[in-house]
Amino acid sequence: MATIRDVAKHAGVSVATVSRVINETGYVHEDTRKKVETAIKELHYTPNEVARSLYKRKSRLIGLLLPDIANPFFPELARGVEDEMQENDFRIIFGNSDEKSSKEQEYIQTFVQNNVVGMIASTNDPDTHAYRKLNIPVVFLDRTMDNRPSVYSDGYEGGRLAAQEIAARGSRNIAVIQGPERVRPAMDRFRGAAETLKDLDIAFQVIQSSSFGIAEAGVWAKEVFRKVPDTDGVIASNDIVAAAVLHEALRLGKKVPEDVQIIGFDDIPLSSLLTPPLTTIRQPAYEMGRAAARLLIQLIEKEALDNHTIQMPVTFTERDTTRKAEKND
Amino acid sequence: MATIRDVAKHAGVSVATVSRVINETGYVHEDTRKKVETAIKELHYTPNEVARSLYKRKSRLIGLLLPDIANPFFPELARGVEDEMQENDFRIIFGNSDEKSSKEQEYIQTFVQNNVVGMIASTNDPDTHAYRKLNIPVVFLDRTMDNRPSVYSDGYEGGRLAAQEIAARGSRNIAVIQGPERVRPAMDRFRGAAETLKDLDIAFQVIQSSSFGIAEAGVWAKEVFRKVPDTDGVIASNDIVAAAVLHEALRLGKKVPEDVQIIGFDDIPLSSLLTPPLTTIRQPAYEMGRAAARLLIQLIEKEALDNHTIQMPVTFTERDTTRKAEKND
DNA sequence: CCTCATTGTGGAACCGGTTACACATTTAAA
DNA sequence: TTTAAATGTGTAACCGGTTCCACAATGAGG
Repeated sequence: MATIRDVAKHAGVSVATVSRVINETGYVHEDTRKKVETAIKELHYTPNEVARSLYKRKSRLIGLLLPDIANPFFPELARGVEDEMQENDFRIIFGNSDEKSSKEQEYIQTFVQNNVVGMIASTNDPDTHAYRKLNIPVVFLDRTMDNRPSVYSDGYEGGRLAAQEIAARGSRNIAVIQGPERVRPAMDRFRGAAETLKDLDIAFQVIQSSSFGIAEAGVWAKEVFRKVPDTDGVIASNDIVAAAVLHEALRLGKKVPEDVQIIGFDDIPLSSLLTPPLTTIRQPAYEMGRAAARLLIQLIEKEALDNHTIQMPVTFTERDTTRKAEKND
Repeated sequence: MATIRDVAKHAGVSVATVSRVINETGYVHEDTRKKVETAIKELHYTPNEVARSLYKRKSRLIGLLLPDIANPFFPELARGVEDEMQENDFRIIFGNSDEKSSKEQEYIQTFVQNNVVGMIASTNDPDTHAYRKLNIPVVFLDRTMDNRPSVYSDGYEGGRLAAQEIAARGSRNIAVIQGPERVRPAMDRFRGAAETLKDLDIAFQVIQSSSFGIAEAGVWAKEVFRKVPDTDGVIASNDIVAAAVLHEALRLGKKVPEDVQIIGFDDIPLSSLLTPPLTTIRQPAYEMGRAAARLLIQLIEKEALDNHTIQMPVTFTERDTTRKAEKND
């Protein structure tokens, strides 16, 4: 690998001049620049980012920390982040936390050790010391904490919507699956749904699910029909669980949506490929990723910013696991 | 952030000694070591990986290049790579290539600029100059090229299995969906299936699909039943397309597997949640990721290695989009 | 008691960039 | 024509580690 000194020698100039050409800073005579540029081409020179990063004390790397890329909600987020970052010449160091704070700490540390300029994290505890003490900007994604830069969607509103729509379509004995307690958006959704159903005076029962994973989804699904065998409407904690519920319902010979309606959360890509296609509360995951990346870039480049928290809309995405609403208007 | 010089001063020793303590190299007196260790603790010192990487000309970073993390097959791979790397204290710089060689080049370049010690890539053209000229080890994942370190599964055998099993279960008018031409494993699968059906003397028709994406999957599915309306068996190019075919078949009022059998490829996590659950040719994606990471680590740490290419088994995973085979044994 | 290997430590060069500063030359203004 | 500003370039320090080498002290063997 050629170094800047090789280029300097080859072009008959000093390293400072080469640096000026590369970075387009300071004065460089047109002729000199040409010489340097040909030298760069001839030697196939590309600057060593590590050396650059050492002196500047900042790199073009950002850290991305997600709970689990294998959970279908996150790849979309990650892709959004990656696309936006890629377009702005930032690269991503990526890690899975499994929602474990030990792994989280470990990654945060190595991010810092690698001079990342910023970080995007989907964590349950944005308020922890580990984040507070960082002197690089951090954007919280999907999970949020007031007053910290974040991009998320309104879980409470999502829960409210789900409850309202499933009720409007006639379910009167609803099973609400509550996601993991430590996961903020899951709790918000649950609260939104539960409070709305209470307000509407509609009976519902709660099924606890302690994870979002595909592996256990089937368990929660069975649990639903064990605890509430005659349910006519299920609000699942996310689309994976909803898919499992749908699967279990059909297996039990129930008709969907005639006997039982099902609403999920997230709108993961495969939801529309289910049979029947899943009605869900959509979060614009890809756009959230992009927005988080944009926000982080702004924080990196400028200092202050008026709006640090971006709430993305959730939308009721009607497909075929719910009945058609009676139109009253 | 404290530096090694701060620690040295605080402990009353030289930076060389601190470095020896950190790296457990050379001679350090027990008492001195204690002093240094307390200084490190008191200052919350962690070594700057960038400085380290600059001098050593290698980091603890590896590059991971995948076509598209949003395609459900890849998160599992990525997770396998990440887990193995994480356990061995390597971090991952991650990029999506979208199968575009321009993006690929760009990432390879920045990986090198960041002193990565190795690279895992899922690319259509492992033989390209861009990879050949690298002086860091590269492991090719999912896609392969003879004689280059790689981890992949036997697409041809997968195709053969799919054809054999769907035939054994009675399909006689088969539609084979052919994946993108430039994607090696897709072509292998297709060849395996086509040649086997030919050998068995079973009629089949080919449907071209030029992508693996979720967005277009529905199009290929419709195409299948437009071109071969009376098909009684579909071998899809992957599980996403298979899911779309299943969806379309049910939409058209066909019974699965009674009227039409469907076999996918990959066994992505959601395949088992479909209704009916999808019969598929399984690739152990997570394990492939881990194996690739292990192989790369070996290449990084040792020099030579007897077995550079690892072929993972594909398995016929029988679920309910195929009929039960008549047992003859 | 002398010699030499082992142990212990520090100084300084080095990795490959960036940039402050000094200095020279050209251009423009007075 | 003089002077100041603008332009152009090189030297060397610096970023924060690692490691080579020199040197001192200690311990073992003869």
